[in-house]
Amino acid sequence: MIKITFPDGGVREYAKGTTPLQIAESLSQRLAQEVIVATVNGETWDIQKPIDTDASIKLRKWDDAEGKRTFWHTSSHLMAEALQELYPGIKFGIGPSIENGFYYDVDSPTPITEADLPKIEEKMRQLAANKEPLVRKEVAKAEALKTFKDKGDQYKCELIEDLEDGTITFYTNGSFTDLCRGPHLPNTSPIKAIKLMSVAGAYWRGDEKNKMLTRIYGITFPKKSLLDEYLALLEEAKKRDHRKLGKELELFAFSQRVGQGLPLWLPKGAALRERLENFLRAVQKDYGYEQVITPHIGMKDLYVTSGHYAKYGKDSFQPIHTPIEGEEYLLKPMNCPHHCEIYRTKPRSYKDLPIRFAEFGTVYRYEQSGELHGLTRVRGFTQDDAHMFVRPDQLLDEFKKVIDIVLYIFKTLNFENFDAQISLRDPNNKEKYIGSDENWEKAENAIMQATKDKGLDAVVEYGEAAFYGPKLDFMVRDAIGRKWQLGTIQVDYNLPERFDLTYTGADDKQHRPIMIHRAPFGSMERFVAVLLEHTAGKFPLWLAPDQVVVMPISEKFNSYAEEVVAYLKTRDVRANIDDRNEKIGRKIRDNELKRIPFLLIVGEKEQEQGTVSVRVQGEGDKGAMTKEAFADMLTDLVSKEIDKAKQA
RNA sequence: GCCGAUGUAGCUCAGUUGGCCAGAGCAGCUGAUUUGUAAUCAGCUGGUCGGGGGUUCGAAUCCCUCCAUCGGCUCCA
Repeated sequence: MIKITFPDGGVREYAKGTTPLQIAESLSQRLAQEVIVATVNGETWDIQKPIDTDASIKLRKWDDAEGKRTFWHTSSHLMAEALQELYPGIKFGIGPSIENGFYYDVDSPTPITEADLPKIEEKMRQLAANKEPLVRKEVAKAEALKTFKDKGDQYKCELIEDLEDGTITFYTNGSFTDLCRGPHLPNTSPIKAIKLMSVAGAYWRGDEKNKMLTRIYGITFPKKSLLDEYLALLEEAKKRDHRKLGKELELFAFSQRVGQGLPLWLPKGAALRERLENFLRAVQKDYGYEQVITPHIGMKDLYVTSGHYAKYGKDSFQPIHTPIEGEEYLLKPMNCPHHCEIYRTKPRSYKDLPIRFAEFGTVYRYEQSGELHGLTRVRGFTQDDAHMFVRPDQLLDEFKKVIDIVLYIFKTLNFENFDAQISLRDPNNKEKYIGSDENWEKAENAIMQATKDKGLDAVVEYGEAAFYGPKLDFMVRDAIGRKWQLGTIQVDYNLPERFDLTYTGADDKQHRPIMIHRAPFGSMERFVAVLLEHTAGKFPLWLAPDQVVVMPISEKFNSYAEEVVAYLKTRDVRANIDDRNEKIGRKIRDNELKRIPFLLIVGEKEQEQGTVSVRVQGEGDKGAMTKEAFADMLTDLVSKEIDKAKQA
């Protein structure tokens, strides 16, 4: 007998080899139907896998992340079975569950396109309804290899060859047998609602030198209503797409004639961006930063010195040539080398450090055409960049100060749900990076320590570092859940060496400073994009390009409306008049759609009483007040959003 | 860059299997209306149907090619 401990502390005895499913059955029939996967002694456990020792157990249902993963993983096997029946000779890569759903990579003898998805879905429905059991089987590695060799499935063979010797598990549903660790549903019947989302190309094992397989994305649910809810949510998210809102609100545009990935900031977008820049400038001033300005191009040699040319030169905008033979300039792909040269303009003392150079620096990077994406991934963009040159004893403290700035900015803009990520180098691939092991270790330790001291809950990702140093990144999601890096803080021992930067110490000897690169927004483009999606275009009052529109009921009240606008402008309110020859209902509608925060209606009543009737965007009529009271209220609201001193 | 899809007026979209001078709504312009809390009415303007090439008596529609956009992959200093 074995002792099974439940989350509530209860203990029951079962025969050795009892499965979690049998345990669930012993507790209640209903639970047995709902349970999807178990956690046994902290390990994810197939509910059909026998338990041989005393254990603590947690039975998991659909509504839990572990349960969903299992549900979707089984769904990918179900899809594979359907594909195998519809496309004889198809070969399979990998088919995992993902954050929302699952995919399977396949190599099909006949091409699969989106038009084929309904047919595959239908097949999946049939197979799911058959209540096919997922049969788990343990086999020896050699046998496993033989099974897939016989089938001619080279991808699976490759996967098995990479596994350690020992037993391997197979799962079979219907005619489909897969190499798989599990866990799985006991059978396919809970998969009730099925939607295949898209087909895409994906390189085998994520390597662009390999063959491109066809990846089919799908999602499934135990109930149709859950699928409908999910699809409705996606539809809603699409309405918040920054590319759509940017066009509607006239913030930015692209032109084929200017070139792909080169955004044009329209007047309203430029005003918004300028406000963000002023805010950051003011914050940075408090932290002792000095603004600098550097050119958009630099001699090729500058980037050869920095090491960027060797790493990215071939894949970037090609050199700019001059009438002088052999003279080459590059479009600036980053600001750091320029800032290093500013550091070098005079001898520096240990007393001068930290030195902090900040610049809204526009840079150009030749991103692959398939990677461009609205404002989040562009070829010309402006970094809210700064570089600190610090002594070793100042590194930790300065790094923490930068974390403070980033957190302050995120808080002011209500970006509460970001993920902090420590990006270190890939320990198995050190040749991808420049610099000594010793310096990398120092840099990585400084980041870990600062993050810990600040109580930031950060995940560590290996292989995500920049080639010259590790980073602390702040990731925020867009409307449909894609993660984007916004803020970044990087520690760099390399550029100071490459540019031979020094300072004179108290010992009268030359020492090497350490560099911190940082950009709280990341880039103005990406930040505005994510801000747009987070706010659905309803910007905080202090940022809104237009804060107030005054709408006269008819032409007779235009002069009074103008008077109100003029007064509001004296109070630094961004107000305009809507004196079109339209009915008030029409003006309300149009200005609501433009996401103007406050709509003021003025007619006979208001003119006589010297008031304005206030409508709040999305909330409707708020009654009348004097223009002075309104301006007071608005000013008060803005100052609650942001420190007045930071508005500039 | 790779796989797949898409590309018709400033915007959102119709245009079935190739066949009269390519359509609608919104926006814009002109006029009427002078309006009280999410679309007043009428008229007008506006398109080398993404570019180029081809097939055909005839192409927005079929083929080739280039460009751009979208979803992924790879990449992201």
